[in-house]
Amino acid sequence: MIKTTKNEITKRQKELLFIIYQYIKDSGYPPTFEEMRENLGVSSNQSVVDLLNKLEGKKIIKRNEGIARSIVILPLGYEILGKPHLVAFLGATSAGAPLETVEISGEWRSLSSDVARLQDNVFLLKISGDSMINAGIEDGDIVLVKNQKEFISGDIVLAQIGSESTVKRFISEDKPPYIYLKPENPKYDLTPFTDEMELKGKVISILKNNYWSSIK
Amino acid sequence: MIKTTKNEITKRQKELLFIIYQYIKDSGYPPTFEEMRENLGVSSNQSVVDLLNKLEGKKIIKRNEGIARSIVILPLGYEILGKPHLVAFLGATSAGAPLETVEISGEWRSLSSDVARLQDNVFLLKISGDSMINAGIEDGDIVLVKNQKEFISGDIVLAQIGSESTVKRFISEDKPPYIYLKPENPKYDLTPFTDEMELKGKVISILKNNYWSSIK
DNA sequence: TTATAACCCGACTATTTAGTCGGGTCAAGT
DNA sequence: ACTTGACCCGACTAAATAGTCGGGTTATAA
Repeated sequence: MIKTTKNEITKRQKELLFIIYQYIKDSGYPPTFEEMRENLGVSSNQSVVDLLNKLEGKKIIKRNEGIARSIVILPLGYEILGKPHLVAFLGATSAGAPLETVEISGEWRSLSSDVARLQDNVFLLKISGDSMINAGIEDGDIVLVKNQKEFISGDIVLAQIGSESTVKRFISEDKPPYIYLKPENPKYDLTPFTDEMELKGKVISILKNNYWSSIK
Repeated sequence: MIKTTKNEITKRQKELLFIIYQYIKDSGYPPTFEEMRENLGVSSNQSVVDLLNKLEGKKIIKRNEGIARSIVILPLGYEILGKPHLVAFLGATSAGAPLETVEISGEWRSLSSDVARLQDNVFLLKISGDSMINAGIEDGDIVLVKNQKEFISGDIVLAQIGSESTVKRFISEDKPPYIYLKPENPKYDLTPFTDEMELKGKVISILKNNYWSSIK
């Protein structure tokens, strides 16, 4: 006799979530009940309140009681929205054989909200030197590093050795030297993994120097 | 007898700008006059209004008359703030020789506002294939491409050949074949530059597949 | 010494805004 | 048949909030 609580989002709830999202994107601040009411095309505030309560109960948004325009979309909300703003996202193409025509489609994707969600365990690091040149990391590039503890062979990692740090490719294989750090430049030697080494994080993005460094 | 209009921002104005910025970052929506008043440590609303008018006159922020919490920080404002939020920015390090210790410093940098400013001439492209593997672009990676017309030798570019597109390194040198596109994988041949080719933009960032593709 | 800019005070008002009250409809499950 | 969840209506109130009014101070430049 247990009622299965429907935890899925309904069509109308999703519509409101999108209205809120769109409003914030367009104006820079959240909407009022009134504005949401209008956008939903209903005549009563109560309808809005009902939907907001549902969204809040499901941890999709958060409100601050009595505070004007205090709706915040939570990470789960952004996940449901899927593909927010900022940059156009093109469908898969191929780099091996020449690809199909690329067209800027109507689909959008948020870099900001993705990064915002990482906030606490991600940082940028400016690279100098050429030891990772064959992995596309050149002098002056900035890499985005995520703090984490587990790595798989082939990950590009930030390693700390004593009081020094370095960016290298992490390799783990079943023939000597088994576990080591590999520079992506034949000019340099690989570094066997030792106890003094600590892997601090994984490189998840590379910002190319020739563009990004000028922004400052 | 002409008064030189001071277009520089004063200390107090900058303080308020930072208060607004910080409030938005912390709560997700802009502050009220009252909240700004408190944070400034003054006892009158008028003080806030004065400062806001100055900031608005200088196109640093924008308000919407009569609308609660309607302050938006304009691009110029972000520029003055210099180094917003989201990810920690570490000082220059070296990748060739092992680097100095990295510490997450107090300096912050906004990826979102940088990207937001590009909005109109930047797009993402998902790569499949392995022709650029030695430039660190692997199957499934997503690259951020900026539309532009001028390129220098060594840029990684998005080229359109007839109805197909491809990502390659652009090379221009004074020995044959002079101008060509070079795959970063010895398995593939280079492509001489022809009239049918058009360079659409330059790769300014690489989002590594193994992390970013899971976000969707 | 007069003007101006930048900043501040304290009290006030009109509007915006969140949220309630007491209902109703409709479709799906039991 | 009856309940329950999702959604809606229209009128209302209390609080939050923007913005005004009529001043004042200090420092700097003309």
